[in-house]
Amino acid sequence: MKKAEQERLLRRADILKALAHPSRLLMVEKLAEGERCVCELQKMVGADMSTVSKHLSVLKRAGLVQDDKRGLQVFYRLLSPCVLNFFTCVESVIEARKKRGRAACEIAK
Amino acid sequence: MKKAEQERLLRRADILKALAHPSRLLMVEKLAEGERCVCELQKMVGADMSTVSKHLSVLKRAGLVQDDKRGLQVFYRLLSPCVLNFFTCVESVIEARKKRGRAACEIAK
DNA sequence: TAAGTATTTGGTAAAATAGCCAAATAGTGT
DNA sequence: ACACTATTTGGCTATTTTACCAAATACTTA
Repeated sequence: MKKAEQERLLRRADILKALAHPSRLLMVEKLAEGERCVCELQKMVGADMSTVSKHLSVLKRAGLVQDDKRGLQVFYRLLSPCVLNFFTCVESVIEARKKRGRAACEIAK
Repeated sequence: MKKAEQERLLRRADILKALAHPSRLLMVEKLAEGERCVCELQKMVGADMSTVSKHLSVLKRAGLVQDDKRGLQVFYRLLSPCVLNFFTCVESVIEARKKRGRAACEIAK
């Protein structure tokens, strides 16, 4: 495999990795409704402030969100709403998996 | 946050995590063209056979691919082609990031 | 300037992931 | 049964990720 190809895959994987965490998924969902300050997101996620801040910096480094400091607070907003389309696909994978699970169960009887 | 909500996020994150690796991304791309046996995928990825096999089991456990043993070989196929749509979005995130990078560079001058 | 609030950063420990090798398993042909 | 090939599994180490706490920073208001 060529080096350029390798890097292309790595960049893509990094963005998916940034999304691949329950707390970060929740924040992305919430940010889809509009910008939120870190303190609001922290309440929603229910983790330590520093933990939430680090999760946000992961999303930011991936280029998925943008931050905007206003006074004491920092507001984050979603830069790429297209990621929301992932969720429908992901749900369909989960549904199909369930269906196969049930079918396998029937056969096992 | 409720427990059901927590689990929903966890299930979604697990599927994204399964995709979030360069080798697994490559395999998904290749499988989009049609089924492939492990040995073919191994050549494409260029890693140890056992490593490739484990990556495939991650994709399988996530419900993204299905395996089918025929003789000595095991053929894998993509179960959810909708994940291919992720790539366009991911590319757009990368492009937007580049563009912002260039703009920041201009300002810095 | 001092005190208070919101956020980030640094440090650290625990857990998850990734890679390779060697060994086990499964199917084929002799 | 034996040798041969394709794949998976187990074991190990190195790396990465995650979460929390404590300390640093940034901004506001008294």
